[in-house]
Amino acid sequence: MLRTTIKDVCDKAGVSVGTVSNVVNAPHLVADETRRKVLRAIEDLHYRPSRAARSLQAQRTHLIGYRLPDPVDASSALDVFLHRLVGSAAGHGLDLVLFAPRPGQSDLDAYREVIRGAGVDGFVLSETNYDDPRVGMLIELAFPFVAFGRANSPSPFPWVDVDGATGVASVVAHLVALGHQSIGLVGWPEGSESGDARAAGFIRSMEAAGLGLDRSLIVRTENSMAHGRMAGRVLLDRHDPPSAIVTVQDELAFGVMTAVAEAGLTVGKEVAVAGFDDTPPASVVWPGLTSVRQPFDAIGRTLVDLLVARLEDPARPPQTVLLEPELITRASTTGSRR
Amino acid sequence: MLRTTIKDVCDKAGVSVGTVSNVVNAPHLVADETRRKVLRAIEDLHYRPSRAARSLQAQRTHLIGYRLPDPVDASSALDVFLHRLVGSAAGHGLDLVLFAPRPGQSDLDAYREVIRGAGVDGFVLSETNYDDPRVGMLIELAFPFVAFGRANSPSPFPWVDVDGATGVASVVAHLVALGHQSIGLVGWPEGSESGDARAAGFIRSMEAAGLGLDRSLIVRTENSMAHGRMAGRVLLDRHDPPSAIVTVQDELAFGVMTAVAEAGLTVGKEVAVAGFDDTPPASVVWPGLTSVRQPFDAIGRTLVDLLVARLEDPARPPQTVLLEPELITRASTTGSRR
DNA sequence: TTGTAGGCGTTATCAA
DNA sequence: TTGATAACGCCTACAA
Repeated sequence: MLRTTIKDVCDKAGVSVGTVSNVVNAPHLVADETRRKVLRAIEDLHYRPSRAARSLQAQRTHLIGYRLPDPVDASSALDVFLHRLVGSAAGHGLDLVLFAPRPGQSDLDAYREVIRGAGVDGFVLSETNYDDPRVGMLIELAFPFVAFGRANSPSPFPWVDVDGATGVASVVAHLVALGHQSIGLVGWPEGSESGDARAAGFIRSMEAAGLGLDRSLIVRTENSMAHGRMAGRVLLDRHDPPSAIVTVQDELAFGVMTAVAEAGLTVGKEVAVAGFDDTPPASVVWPGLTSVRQPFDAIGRTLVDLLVARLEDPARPPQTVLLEPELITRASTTGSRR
Repeated sequence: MLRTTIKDVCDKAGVSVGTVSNVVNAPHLVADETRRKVLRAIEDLHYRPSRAARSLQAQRTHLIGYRLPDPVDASSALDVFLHRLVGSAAGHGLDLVLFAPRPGQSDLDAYREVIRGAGVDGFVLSETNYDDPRVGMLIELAFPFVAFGRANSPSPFPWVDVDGATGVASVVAHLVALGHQSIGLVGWPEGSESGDARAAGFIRSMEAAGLGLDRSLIVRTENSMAHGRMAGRVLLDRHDPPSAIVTVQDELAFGVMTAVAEAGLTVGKEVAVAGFDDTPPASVVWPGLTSVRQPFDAIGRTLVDLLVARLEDPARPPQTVLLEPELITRASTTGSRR
């Protein structure tokens, strides 16, 4: 693996380093004749500038850091997100560096380590939350980043988020249109940005539909299939069980579906169930799960755009973008009712 | 974001650059007293060597490249793989760089571009196949890599793989132990390394169990739920349908499960179904899908170990490691039979 | 045990 | 329009 350097190209083309560099980075400064000659040498030698040298000189690595969420937390939706992010970054000549805290290392320290090593030009954060410590730290260090998700920071920062409230509201509207009057919600414990937003969407849309709000139809629990199943059981065991159950995440919905089956009822017929995130299993289970899909394509593209803008002009006030999710209806709600 | 350089540390500690460098890279060469002084300055200044400068001088980036498979191809199993890979790499002070071909760019060119830019020290390949062009190219360029998956290359190269044949054989053994005598297989078209291995495991174990081999019980089709469903229908429509259907991938199994339900039969009771990869939906569907889980923890660790060994001594003959998968039994096979 | 100088491959700044 | 030269931050001889 011998490296062809810019020198090799000069030798071959019979010009100076500066000229070769110009051919690569500012072709218009070079005479046609010379340019052709150099381009040829570059081609013949398979020359490509060294990223390390470029980074050193430009003080820019063209790398953006992304802390890969732990598998436990990772709803598989984030994997789609990752694909889109890589694609968008590539469009700007940026690559994504994945990192994770070493065993025993704190999350924040992992970020710090990457920063100090000047390994990346900026970060993409995901799964931000209230009082997210990363946001505070990065703002303080004036280190470039964009977040997928909002947070309550005193200083503004650039983020892209999906309107979870509207997403859940669209589920409720869909159910109301189908004739449902009594709708339950399985949400997360209060205190998470996205969970609260989704729950708020539920409350808002129930009131908007004139169905009033029965707080006892709202169950809050951890995000797992097992918890969803228990929550579903709680709702179904009522003397007046709801005819539809909305959840703030697919995982919970799968649990609810199990509870429905265990109660001897049929999902999509006697009880409608809906999730959020449109994870891969949603289309595989039977009946298919109605869910809310986040526009990961636009999310990835926007995140990278905002980061690039930030990198180019750190002084510019941070932009924020709120995107709308899409309702994917499947048999878990559209199966005919009793 | 001002960068603290090695110079800043010298100034603060009152020593020379060489000494600071030694404190970082060869502490034993430095007197205790001096070392403490320097370490302190490093701490105070939050100094961390610049990756770019280090890379330039060492001709090593401490980055390893991984081409993120396109979402279409990506069985969600690969996402678990990615997590393990990042973790293992971090243990060796390496980070993972994700890349993908730009629109219109060929897969191979994407690799070439990363190579020429000296962006990474080596690659981890996944989803290798017969005559994998990447393997040939990297061997020819003498560029370090390890593969997750085998390939038929004239020259040896380092790989880690999971014994798919044994995995499927363990499924068959499990079914035979449950009393099944007539077992069908839904496989992929011939010509993929992993698909052929899995099918071979089926054939081998059927013969080993003394059940002979009815080739008409083997259906080969593309990897999708829809194709699995059609294949399942073919098998179930026979005048002597099998009592169990083994598939080479979960996706196919989900399709088969649908076909079973559509035939008015119950998965796990009248017909046993099994998959491969233990993807997330496998534990969510009802009944749960018996599947074969790959040991991603060991896979990730071994891949990085092999790559690091290769980086340190490119001359050493390439190692290969074959790991055993684990059978995860769920209700799709263990539900009581008729 | 510590300091000094040269070079890693680029790009930017001048002069020519 | 082109060529020479000085950074960029680090490591590794080698000299002191």
